[in-house]
Amino acid sequence: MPAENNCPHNAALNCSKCRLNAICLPLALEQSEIVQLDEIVQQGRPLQRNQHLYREGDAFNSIFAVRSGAVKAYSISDNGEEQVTGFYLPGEILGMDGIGQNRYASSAQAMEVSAVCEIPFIKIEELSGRLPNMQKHFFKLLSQEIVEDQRHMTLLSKHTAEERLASLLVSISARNARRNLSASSFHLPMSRTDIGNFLGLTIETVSRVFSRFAKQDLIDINKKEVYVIDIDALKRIALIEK
Amino acid sequence: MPAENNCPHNAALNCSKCRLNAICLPLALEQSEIVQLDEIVQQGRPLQRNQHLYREGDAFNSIFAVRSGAVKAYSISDNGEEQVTGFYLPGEILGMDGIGQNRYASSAQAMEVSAVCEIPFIKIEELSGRLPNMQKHFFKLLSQEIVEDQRHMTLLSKHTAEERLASLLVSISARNARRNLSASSFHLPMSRTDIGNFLGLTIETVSRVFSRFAKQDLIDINKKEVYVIDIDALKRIALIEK
DNA sequence: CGCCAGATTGAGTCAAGTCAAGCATAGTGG
DNA sequence: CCACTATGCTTGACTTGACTCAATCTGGCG
Repeated sequence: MPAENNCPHNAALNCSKCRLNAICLPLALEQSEIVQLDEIVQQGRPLQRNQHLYREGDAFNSIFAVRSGAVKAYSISDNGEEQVTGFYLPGEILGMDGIGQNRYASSAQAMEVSAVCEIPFIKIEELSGRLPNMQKHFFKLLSQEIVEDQRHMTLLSKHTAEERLASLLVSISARNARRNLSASSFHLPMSRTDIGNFLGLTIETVSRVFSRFAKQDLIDINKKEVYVIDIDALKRIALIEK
Repeated sequence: MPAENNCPHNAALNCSKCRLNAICLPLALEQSEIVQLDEIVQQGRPLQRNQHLYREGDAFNSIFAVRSGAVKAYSISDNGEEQVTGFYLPGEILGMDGIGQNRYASSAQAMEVSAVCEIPFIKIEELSGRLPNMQKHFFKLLSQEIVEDQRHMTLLSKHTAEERLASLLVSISARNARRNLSASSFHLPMSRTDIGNFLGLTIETVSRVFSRFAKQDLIDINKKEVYVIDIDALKRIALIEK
């Protein structure tokens, strides 16, 4: 399991020094603006495995950035089934589904020991009113979540089990690479159940497809430890050919 | 087919007088603010059936509100298949997926003769910087689209063909009711192909399920004309029981 | 050590897909 | 005005990928 350096659980770090800021705060912001953001970001908030960050229906006050660990967002449909709507890795932001109704539309739960930064939304609004770049940034964040979700819709409605799973592996690999972690060797923070609920498959199918990929020498997998042998083949299967 | 009164193709109407503004501009805005919005909204823009409003990859400049008719948004996946990501009826807003990358992530096409209002995004940003209510409104709009998309993910990944189709019928019925049109008798603006592409089903399955619903006396359907006989049963099937 | 939760594997089933034929309606051109 | 074509919709017969049910395996922990 890759260890995080410069202790991610250290609450004293601020955004301007955070090595994840290239992911949280892309381009648009100037140094002076980041300093202002620092003042509203509340750090700390270590979460134990399975602990909830918020629950569906809770009053919405803040969005969160994952600093370390991994968090899943899910909602419970009327028939009681869990639909995982997203996995959030360090540098990624969640909770934006709460803005519309002033209540979170999903629950967020740590899949492993995690730390998050909390950003009160009222402060974001205030800051966005003053700093055009900040406003632009949050509009973009929201829009990108929409695009992500729409891509996921396509995955769910048009793709086979193999394509879905390959797509997830490629995605996690790429997101690890962006954090300067290995793109080929990593730990899956989520259970088979979570993967199934995210991809619209049963755990048995997830397990079978992983086994098939292993048999074809595309990956080595042992429980949650993955070693990607042939990323190009996975990309081809995932139909991410561009 | 229900006719639109107070001519929807009339470009001279402005937001403050538009009878759809309760849908486009819920609550938050004050009269004086709506007047400012009026100044940036460009009207007119009649679209012929099948005409595109924008295409995936086009430079993003504006979001659009449907004034009359019906528009679908879709994207073409790498394997060349069309995924319909949403249907937009009068009063509904589309194009927000373009903000993140400054290019539209999907294409938008009129399914019947339609009219749309164009709202240049740069003006929205400017106005949102000045008017906190306006900023709040657009944050909400974006967030609600996220919630919608996530609900649709659940539909695609966990529900049967009957549940999906019942859900679409209930949704269209409710959206018609919101516009003071009949909730029980309406015209489907989209083809079976579009419905299938939206719901992750083949046209044959869509057709068969409609026939089944008709046989069970839940609806009367003839091509695109629908008469809902038992909306409660459809809601039960759609699992929208709350 | 024994228990439990999570993961794997196998066998059989089924909902929705594929393939194919036929029907209905609208538009075109002679 | 009608025959012809194109497009969209419906229906039937068959196939299949993923699901269900069930058994077994694995590793961590009290």
